[in-house]
Amino acid sequence: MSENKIRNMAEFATLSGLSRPTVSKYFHDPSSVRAKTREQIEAALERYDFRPNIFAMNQNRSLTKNVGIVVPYLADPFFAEIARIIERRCITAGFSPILYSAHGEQALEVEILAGLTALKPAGVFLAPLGRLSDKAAIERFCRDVPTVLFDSNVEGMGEAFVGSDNYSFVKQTVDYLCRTGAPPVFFEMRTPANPNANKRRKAYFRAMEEAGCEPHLVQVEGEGWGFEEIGRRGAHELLAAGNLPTDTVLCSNDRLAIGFLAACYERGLRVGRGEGCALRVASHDDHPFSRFTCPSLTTAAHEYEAVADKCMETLFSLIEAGGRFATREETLIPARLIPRASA
Amino acid sequence: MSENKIRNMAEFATLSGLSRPTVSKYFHDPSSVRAKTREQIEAALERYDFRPNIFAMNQNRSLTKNVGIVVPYLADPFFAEIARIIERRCITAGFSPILYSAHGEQALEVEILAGLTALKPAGVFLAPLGRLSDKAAIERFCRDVPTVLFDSNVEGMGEAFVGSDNYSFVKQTVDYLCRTGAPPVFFEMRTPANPNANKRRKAYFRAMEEAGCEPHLVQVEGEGWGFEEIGRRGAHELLAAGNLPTDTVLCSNDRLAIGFLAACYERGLRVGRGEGCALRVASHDDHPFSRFTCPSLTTAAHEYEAVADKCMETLFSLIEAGGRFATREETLIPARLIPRASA
DNA sequence: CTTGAAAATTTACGCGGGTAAAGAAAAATA
DNA sequence: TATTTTTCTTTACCCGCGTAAATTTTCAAG
Repeated sequence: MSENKIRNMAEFATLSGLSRPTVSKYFHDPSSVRAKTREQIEAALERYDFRPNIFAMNQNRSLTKNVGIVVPYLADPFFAEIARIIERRCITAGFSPILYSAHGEQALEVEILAGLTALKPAGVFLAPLGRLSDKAAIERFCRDVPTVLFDSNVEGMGEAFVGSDNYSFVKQTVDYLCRTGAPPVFFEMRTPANPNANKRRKAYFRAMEEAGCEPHLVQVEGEGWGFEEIGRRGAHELLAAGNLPTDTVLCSNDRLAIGFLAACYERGLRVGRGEGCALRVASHDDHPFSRFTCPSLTTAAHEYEAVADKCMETLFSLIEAGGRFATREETLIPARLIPRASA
Repeated sequence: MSENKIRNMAEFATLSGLSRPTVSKYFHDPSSVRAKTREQIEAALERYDFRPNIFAMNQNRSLTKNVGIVVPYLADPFFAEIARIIERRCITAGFSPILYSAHGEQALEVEILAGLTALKPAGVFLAPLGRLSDKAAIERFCRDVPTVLFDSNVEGMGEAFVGSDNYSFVKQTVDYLCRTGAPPVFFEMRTPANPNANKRRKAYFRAMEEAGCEPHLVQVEGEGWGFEEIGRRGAHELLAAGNLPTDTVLCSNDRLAIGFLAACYERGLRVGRGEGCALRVASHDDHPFSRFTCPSLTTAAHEYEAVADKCMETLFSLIEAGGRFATREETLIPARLIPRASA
């Protein structure tokens, strides 16, 4: 495998019997050199396993093979999952993904974007904090770096947006619930950290109106990203008060619903659509664990793969277009209803 | 804020009325220049918001402020959580953490380590894939880069290991279960992806022996990182067969237990220690959602904060020691039993 | 006001590779 | 085989910063 260590590209070029500029060309794009030359280099590569110095490479390049992926909170399994798939796609496409979590903090998001700018990435996938984001900082960033927003839209920022169609999510759950039983109340946080919450609330009102039903909102208190606990506490208060106007609850997202189900269990309330069930609970996101709640959670699923694919596709055309689109393209991917045992 | 853009440090130095080497010194260590000079630079920094080119900076430095964090599977909430805390600590300590997930694949782990070497990090926190790791590749990496292994130990590799004491985990759950009811069978995967699984099995045998009980192992089939589903299927098979020698099940980890609980619910089996309960289920890890299972899961918790603190502390002394320790230090942090409703 | 240490400046070179220009060599075409 | 086209080589300079050496300035102590 490796014999003695190579210091730099010049040395490696000599060892492979070629000149440095040719080798440099090869690393920039292997297909840009003659097949025979390529073989020569690759043979030498086997023997000496040389890698050009990344720092030196990127210094004189206006853009690199880096791709930034920024999410608001990576310990949220939804973001972990979507980030995982996008990251995998980037690797397959020959990019070097760099994953960042803002940890729910504005200051960190700003700092990440500043640092990312310095890395001269070919492109960035940004799922912003949303309500908590420093809009001016994001705007500045998007001016400097080709950015595809995902998950949460911020009006007019970035070259494109790829996300889920919140109306489709809520419409499907509302219609399903209305069709199979009582119309749902909507259960959410009063000050949601999750940036899609507001759109879902509006979609709920619209969908209920379209179904000819009276909307009913339950907003629970709580700050931060501990949604399950917030949902659990809120559910306990709600159920203790006993003034729920219906037996059907639609949670804004699965993590709240997981907490809600926990509270129901703790109170001995059976959830589901069969007889002997006190409540029906449904939600949105198809959180990786929603399949394993008790009962399993009826939810509207993100098309994780489709979102990731569209993200990549958008980035490719963005890079080809030189980092700018003439018009900002917004892609909303509809939900897929997954009826399970909880409603 | 920013007036016209600065191209490089020389330009910025001129604008702040100083020489480039002095400014360079400042960026290397602000306290290395006179207070008056520092103020001068910082004033200019406010007006022009200049950042030295990272690539050029790192090119001539033998080690950077980068810290790598490598986990086997980031979409596993346990790793998401521990990575989150370590990352936060790194930022506070003034490092630039870079987070990697091997996505459960050997080839990716190898590639990540190779890429990380090129980044000349000050140190790396590595939670290896374990059974699936390319031991030779890891050994090579550890020779080049100051590495602290965490979560999963690989004998003799890295300068130190910080992790949880699997014996303490299993000992506490086994003793608790034996004390409060029937001794447990141990429920695990036959070919676990999770690297601590083998140690937990051994710890189970030892703890059972110490408790004077007959051990009983249930190994379920399944590959990959979808532990919940593997646990659910395995539980269904086990419960359908009806040959469980006791009413108490100790799962190797919480994700298996989540699947187990889902299967119990689906079969109408009540889990818990009260009357009317068919089974008791306990587990290990204190997975972020174990609080919200139905019933809430009795588990042995990682001291997440303590592990992260010890990791950071170890890295600091490792850096001070110049990247090498005379003797490889192993820190095993005991578990904290969290009795909840499931057992 | 002198003295000497501490800090800043000037000068100069190195890092490892990008890249442009001009000429030589190789391959493809006629 | 002669000619054109493609590919490589040589040469040379650039990027932005680290850093060492020698010199000058600054500042505090005597």
